[in-house]
Amino acid sequence: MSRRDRPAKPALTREGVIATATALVREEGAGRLTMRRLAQRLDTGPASLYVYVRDTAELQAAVLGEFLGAVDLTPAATAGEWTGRVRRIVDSYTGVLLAHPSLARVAVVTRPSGPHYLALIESLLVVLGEGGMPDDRAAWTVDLLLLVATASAAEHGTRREEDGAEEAADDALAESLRGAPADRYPRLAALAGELLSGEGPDRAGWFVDLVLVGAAGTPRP
Amino acid sequence: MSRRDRPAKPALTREGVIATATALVREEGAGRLTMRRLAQRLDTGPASLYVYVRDTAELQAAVLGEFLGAVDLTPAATAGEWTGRVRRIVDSYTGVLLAHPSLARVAVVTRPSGPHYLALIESLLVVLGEGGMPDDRAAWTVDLLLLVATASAAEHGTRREEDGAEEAADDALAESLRGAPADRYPRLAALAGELLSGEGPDRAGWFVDLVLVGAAGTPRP
DNA sequence: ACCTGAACACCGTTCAAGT
DNA sequence: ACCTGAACACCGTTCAAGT
Repeated sequence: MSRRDRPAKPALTREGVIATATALVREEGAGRLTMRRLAQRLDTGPASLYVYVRDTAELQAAVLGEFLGAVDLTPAATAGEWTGRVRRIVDSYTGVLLAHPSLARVAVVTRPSGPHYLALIESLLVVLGEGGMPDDRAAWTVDLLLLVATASAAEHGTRREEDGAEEAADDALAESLRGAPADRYPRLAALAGELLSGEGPDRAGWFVDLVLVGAAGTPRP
Repeated sequence: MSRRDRPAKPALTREGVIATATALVREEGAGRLTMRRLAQRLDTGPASLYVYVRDTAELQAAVLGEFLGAVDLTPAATAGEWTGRVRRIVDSYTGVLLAHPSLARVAVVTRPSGPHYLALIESLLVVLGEGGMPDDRAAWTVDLLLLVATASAAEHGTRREEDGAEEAADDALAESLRGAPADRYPRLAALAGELLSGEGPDRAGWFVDLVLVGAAGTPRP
């Protein structure tokens, strides 16, 4: 099919670039989001993208922010007892990341941009405030909740995806924990099973509960 | 200086490769650790390195493990009340990462390999056990402590290093938080200052205290 | 058997030169 | 003024061919 047979190449806009980037990530994974591949989808050269985004990091942040639109912040999802509401919001966030494991790996390193990220923070601040948490503590607690959720999604997502290289890294860890000499590392040898145990969601859920209990009991310095 | 003037090229070994990689990271930062650059330092082609390491991820894990040798696990550092001992071990770990900020960014994504990492886990398990924490909880708590310490070191390290691109990303976050419209995001607008506040060590220290308080009060599922 | 030159298949980003 | 072809300066990894 030649250039002439297709509809006229649409003018580029920042929104269009980011929408196409989001589609690319959805279809092929975040690992395939590169300036060159994105440019190809948009039928231009990579240089043209720099008119709309500063660099790859900014592009990733925007795509991440786009995905956060799927986090459920509706009142129905956030009804009930406050700890449960925090839990459901964080679970929804985790779910979005786990649905696209490569995305979680981006999120550990890149802060999302855009309104959905702000809305997520806002919702958590509101619920924590309604739970009676002092403002200064609530702010840092939101930070910690998202940090923990992101990191454990990245870890669990990696384990599920198993794309060869990461499977190897995983096996290496398990092997070095399980193979640790009991004379030099007695506690580790005894607890290797526990260290490696837990489905991602169980562990992540426990982490979130722990953060809420800890935050309630730890005044800010 | 020609090839003949230098001492004979030493035979490669895995240890030598990793030692040179560690020196490279110490001198130029983890961002400069590439197969090609490492090969250049070792006076070979990149292909030769694949005899000693599986791939870049394994190399990074090994270098990370090497750096963990600087974490202070001596009895003197781990004396006193148990929460303080945990705190000092984690602080020492954080200190190592903050001394080489680019390293912290590697650590969020890569598990260290080697004996120093095992020794770190062992020490934490021992202290938590002596503090009376049940085994199953202690295992997951160690995980969470290292996860939190690593992630906050990466964030704070990035802020300090300010290498242009990351400064931009930082500014973008601060700007979007501070510029959030107060009508749509009232809590966020009120707490933007708090969200961005805190020197890395203050925040990381609070996180660690919180995890210990939370772990003490949250039974495993 | 061990090692590696050269190639393959990619990257991000810049900037001079075009329209 | 806006856009982009082509170039610059890199990557990781593989494998056929050498010693």
